[in-house]
Amino acid sequence: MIPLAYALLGLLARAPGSGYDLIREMEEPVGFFWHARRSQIYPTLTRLEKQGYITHTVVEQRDRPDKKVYAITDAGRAALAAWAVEPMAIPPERDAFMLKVYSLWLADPRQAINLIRTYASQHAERLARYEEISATIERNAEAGGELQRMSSPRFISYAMLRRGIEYERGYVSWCRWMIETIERELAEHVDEVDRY
Amino acid sequence: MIPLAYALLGLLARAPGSGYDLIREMEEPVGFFWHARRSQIYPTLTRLEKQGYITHTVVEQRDRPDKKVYAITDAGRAALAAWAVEPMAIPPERDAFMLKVYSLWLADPRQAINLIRTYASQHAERLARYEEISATIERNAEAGGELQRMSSPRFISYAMLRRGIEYERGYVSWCRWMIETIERELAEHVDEVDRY
DNA sequence: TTGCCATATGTCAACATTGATATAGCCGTG
DNA sequence: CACGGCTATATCAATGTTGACATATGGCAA
Repeated sequence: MIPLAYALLGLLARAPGSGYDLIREMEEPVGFFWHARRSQIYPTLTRLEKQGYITHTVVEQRDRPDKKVYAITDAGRAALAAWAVEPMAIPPERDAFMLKVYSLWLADPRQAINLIRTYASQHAERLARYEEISATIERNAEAGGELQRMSSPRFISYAMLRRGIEYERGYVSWCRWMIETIERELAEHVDEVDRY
Repeated sequence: MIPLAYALLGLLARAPGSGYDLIREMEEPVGFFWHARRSQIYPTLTRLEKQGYITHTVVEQRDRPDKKVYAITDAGRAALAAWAVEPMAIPPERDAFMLKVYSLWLADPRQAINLIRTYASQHAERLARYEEISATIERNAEAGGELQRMSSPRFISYAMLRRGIEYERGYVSWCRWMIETIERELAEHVDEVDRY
C-alpha cells in the first residue's frame, strides 16, 4: 500500500467523508506533510474499498450532486494502526530549492538574493498561518487539558503543527542568514570598487 | 527538464566526471537534498548530451573498465545558472514519518515511543555526521576566508550543510519532545492504576 | 438563457522513479 | 581457475504521480 492510502485511512479514522471532502481535508493538517491530486485520490478510495479497509454509502443531496460517504472498517483501522508504529528508515531527501542553491555560486548575487527572498517570504507566510492555528488551538485547549493525551487526534494534530512551525522557522532563519551573508559580500565589493 | 538533470549539471559544473562518479557524488552533499538511482542517472546523462548541455570523452583505463567522462558545456552552464535563480513556489511536502504520526493516536503509546525513538536515532546519527563534516570544513577554512564568497562552490556546500544541520536538529528536538510528552502521560497512567 | 461557479466523481496519457536484471573488465583470494 | 568484489554502463517492467480532459447537478448573476 502506498502512503497515500494510509493518509486517506488516517483521515477516515477521524471522521467519515466523501472523496471530495478528503481532497479538501488533504490541505490541513495532513497536507502539511502529505499531498495528492484528485486523480490519485478517487482510484485509491476504490482500491481501499476492494481491500475491505473502507466502505461507502451513497448520500442523496437536494441542492447538489449525490456523494459517496466513505467510512473506515475495523480491518482498515487495524491495518492503519499496524503501519503507523512500524519503524521506518529516513527516506531520501528531495528539496528542489536546495538543489537550486547548490548551483547559486554560478549566478549573479542580486538574482540569488531575489530567489532566496521570494522563497523565504512564502515560508514566512506559512509560518504565520501555522502560528495562528496553533494559537487558536492553545486558546481552546485551556479549558480541557486534552492536549496532553496522546490517544487524542487533537493532540496529534497539535504536535504535527508544532513540527510544521519548527520546520518553517528553520527554513526562514536559514534564508535570512543566507541573504545577510550575500549582502555583506556585496557591500564589501562596493567598497572595493569605490576605492579605485 | 527534471530536477535530476540540474543536479547532474550542478555536479558537472564543479568538476567533470563519469556516470559512476556522479552516482557516488550524489551521496554528499547534493544527496542531502536530492537523490536518484543509477537507472535514472545514465539515461538522463544521455538526454543532457543530446540537448547539448554536456559532452563526453571516453577515457581508457588499464586496471579497470573504460569510462565516459562527462563535462558541462557553456550552454549547460547557462541553462543551469538561469534555472538556479528562477523563483519557485514551495512544492507539496511529503514526509512519510509525519504521516505515521498523524495516526499514532490509534496506537499503543509504547510502540509509538519505539517508532519515534528509532527514527530520532537515525536523524541524530545524520546530525553527528553533518556536524563532523562541518567542523572539518571550518578548520580548513581558517586559513583562507573563502567561506565568505558566495561565488565559491565551497561556500555553497558549507551553507547547505548548515541547513542540513538545522533540519536534523529540528527533527531530533521534536522527536525528543514527543517522546517526553508520551512518557509523561504513561507515568501518570501508572499512578492512576497504582491508586486502586 | 447563457455562462460561471461550487459540488461531485471519475478517466487517461505522459512522465518520474524504483527495483530487478544484464553485461563486462579487472583484481585479489582461496 | 573459480569466485567474489569493485568499477563501469545500461535496459526494462512496474508503479507512483501529474495535468489535462470528461461529465453531471444545481445555484446565482448578467
